[in-house]
Parts: sequence; structure tokens; C-alpha cells
Amino acid sequence: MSTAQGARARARTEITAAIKDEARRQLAAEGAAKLSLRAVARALGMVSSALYRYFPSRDELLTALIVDAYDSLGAAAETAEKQVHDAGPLHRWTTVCEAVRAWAMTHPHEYALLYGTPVPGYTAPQTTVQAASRVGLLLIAIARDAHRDGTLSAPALPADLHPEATRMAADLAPDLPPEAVAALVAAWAQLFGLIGFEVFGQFHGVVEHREPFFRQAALRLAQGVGLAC
Amino acid sequence: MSTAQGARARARTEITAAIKDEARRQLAAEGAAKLSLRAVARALGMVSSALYRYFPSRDELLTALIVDAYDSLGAAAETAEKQVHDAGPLHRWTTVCEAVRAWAMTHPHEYALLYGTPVPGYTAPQTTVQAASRVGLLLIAIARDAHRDGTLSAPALPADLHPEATRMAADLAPDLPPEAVAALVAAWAQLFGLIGFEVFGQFHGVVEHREPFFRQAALRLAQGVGLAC
DNA sequence: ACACGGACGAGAGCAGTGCTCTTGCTATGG
DNA sequence: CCATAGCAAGAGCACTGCTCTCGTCCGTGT
Repeated sequence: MSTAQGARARARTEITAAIKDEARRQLAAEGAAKLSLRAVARALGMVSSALYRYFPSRDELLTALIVDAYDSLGAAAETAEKQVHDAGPLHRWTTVCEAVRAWAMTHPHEYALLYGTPVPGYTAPQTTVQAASRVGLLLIAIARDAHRDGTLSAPALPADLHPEATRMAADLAPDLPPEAVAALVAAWAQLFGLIGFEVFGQFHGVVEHREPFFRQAALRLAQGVGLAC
Repeated sequence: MSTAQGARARARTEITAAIKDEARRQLAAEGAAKLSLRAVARALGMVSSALYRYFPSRDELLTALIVDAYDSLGAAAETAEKQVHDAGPLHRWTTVCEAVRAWAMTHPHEYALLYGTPVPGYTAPQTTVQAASRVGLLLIAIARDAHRDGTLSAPALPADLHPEATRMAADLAPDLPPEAVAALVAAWAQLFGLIGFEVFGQFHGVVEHREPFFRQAALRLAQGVGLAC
């Protein structure tokens, strides 16, 4: 924060950043499972125990990487959307979807850290949730603009889902019709199903030309939430 | 295979099964990351090196568990479908979806093994693919029956996806229209997106009453592939 | 009937891991 | 100016996957 810190504090933030950088490098290269505190320390020319001055455990280091990855993903999605922000909601939607997919393809291990198997005894700290919700908020914002322009035709909902949908709407987007919010949440999960299958190799031998396939699926996803043109 | 084997061979298959059972127990209890060969050996009263007579590595043991898990999931889906096999395709579809979800909820760690982060240097051996495709084949069969009855109205497809769709159709279901196959594959991935988000806790604090939510999403998935009544 | 080869279990050991504790050193704030 | 706090280093503990060796015992072929 304040640049007018003592040399000690400055060194601390620098070393903390260096540790995260090296950890991120190893994460990108080998995956979270093979990320080793000792290897990080070795690469930085220090001894493993010294690293515990900066991160109290391996899981804490991983958590820091998770937050950074969520931010990186959110930033990628937001900058991509910003460039087509004046286009129609459908185009904005598919742009965001493709940006998320592109980020996942270029950061497969980070993606796995965010949306793959969770770490055994791990529960997301509060700092995570804000960073984690950026993509979702972006999709909601697109639907909100469409709703304001009157181009959002939310699909019908069965009666037994209505209370839950209104509850979700109150939490996530009070200005949107509950049916739209329910459809948005479902589309959100389905989007990461498509991306996860591609990143994790489930499409191997099944889908060959995955980019047009994904583009079409993202389009249908948008139509599923009622985004028209 | 043949029951008329020597005592030695019989003991081998028995011990192999016991190892897998204990490993499965530990997998279900703690997750794949914490599955330890030494702990398995300890629980079975043998020494860790003896276990290598039966599985050449930890990854091979995990692979065996993966195949079993795929079979367990496939069997659960198939038996659920069998009980509503005479109903309409829509009902059959949602039944299969809900059976897959139920299996995932009761076997979260096995689910993570199948559809979560893949093991670092792991590529699925040929023995896996057959077991892995059972759920997909079930969904295809439902669409096939609907197509035969004339109740399958496949959605339109952009021109650039047509060659890929016909290629997928030729591989997966030559008797179905390519648009239907493309929609099926997308729905397949999206289904596991919904389930994965629920199993991995991504819906925590977002979706509360997840069963009706999922039921509705599965229904819309079916409509997305063109299943009518 | 017997001898030999192969399967087997046990144990020691290697290289690696996360994490803790103690020991000095050094920079910072009162 | 000095006590205190932060810091790096090293040793060490309890694990892990995996390898190698060494007796032993079973099953098969001669």
C-alpha cells in the first residue's frame, strides 16, 4: 500500500511476491499436485523453513494463488467484454464465454485449481468469493442491460422453483425477473461444464474442432437465458 | 475368469480385490489426494512393498478405481433408466440426469476422480473409455428412440459446424441427424457442469434448494437437444 | 517324486514431501 | 543505544512412493 515503508517491510512484500511468482510458475508447469514448497524455496535460493515466514502452510500459498487466478480470469473476461460493450447482449455474452474459455485453455492448471477437484480440507475464505464472482457478475450485468432494453425474454419456471428463484434473485440481481436469474445460474454452471470437459480432456476423441463447437454452445446458452439479439 | 484355478491364482484375485476395496474405502473417506499405498497396506496387515506385487504403482491402483467408478456410475444410470424405459424420452432423460447426480452426490470423491482435475501425468488407458462412455451412450439411446418415434426436433446448426457435426454423428450415432448429435454432446458436457458445480461446492451460498433447480436444468437440457414430450 | 523356477512377503533403504523447533544474526523502534 | 522483533538457516520428525535384496514356499514340468 504505502510506498513509504521501511526497507524491511518492502523486502517482505517483494519476497512474498517472488514466492508467489515462482509458485505460480511451478503451478503452471506441473499442476497444483506437484507444487512443492521445498522446490519453490530451492528455486529462490532459500531454505524451505524460511518460506514459512511468508506463508503459514502450503494450503495458504495455494489459496493466494487461487485468489490471484480468480482475479486473472475475471480481468480477462472483463477486458474482453469492455471491447464489445456497445454491441448487443448476445455478442457480449459469447465474447465473455469465449474469453473465459481462452483463459482456461492458456491456464489449464490454474483453471483446475479454481474449478477442478477442490483441495481436501479446504473451504474458500471470504477473500476468495469476491474475486470468484466476477465472471458471474459480468454475465448478470449483460442480462441486466438486456432486461433494461426489453430484449430479455426469461423462460418459464415451474411453480416449485419460484421461491428459490426469487431468493436467488434477491441475492444476486434484485432488478431481474427470478426466472432469468435461475436460468443465468444454470447457464453459468453449464458454461464451466463445457470448458471443463475441454480442459480436462473429456472431449478427446469426441469433439475435434472445439472452437466452433463451443461458440455454438455458448450461443445456445445465451438463448437459454432469454438473450435475443 | 475360470473358477477352476489354483489356490495361488485364487489368492491373487482375492488379495487384489481386497486391496481395491480398502483403497476405495480410503478414497471415499479422504479423497484421491490422500489415498496412500502404505496406509492401504497397513490396513490389510501387509507391508507396503508387498502391494507392488499386485499394482505396479499408485497410479495403476487409481486407474483400477477409475474404471470401477465409471462402471458404478454407468450401472446406476442404466438401472435407473431401465425402470422408466417405457416412458417418454423426456422422462427417461431427466431420470438419467438425476441418477447421475445422485451417484455423484453419494460418491463425491469418486466423482472427482472421474470428472475433476485429472491426475498429472495420466492418460486414460483404452480399458477406461468403454466404461466411461456408458452414460453418454444412454443419453444417445434416448435421443435415438425419440428420433425413431419422430419426436426429436433437432435444433438448427450454423454452416461452419456442419462438417464437425457429421463427423461426430458418424462416430457416435450414425442414425441420428448431425445437429442432434452436436446438441447431445453439448448437453452431455453441460450436465456434468451442473453436477460438478454442486459436488465441488460452487453452488454454496448461491443455490439452496438444488434438487428442483437441477431437475429444471435437466429438463431444459433435454429441450435443448430437441426432446419434446 | 523331486527339483527347479517363479511368485511372494518382509525388511531396509532412498529420495522426496510438509512442517516444527532451535539457533544465531540483524535491522528497527522506543 | 539497546531490547525486541523479524528473519534465514539447519536439524529433525513423520510421512510418502518406490526399489532392491533376501529368504520362503508353492506349483509345475521332468
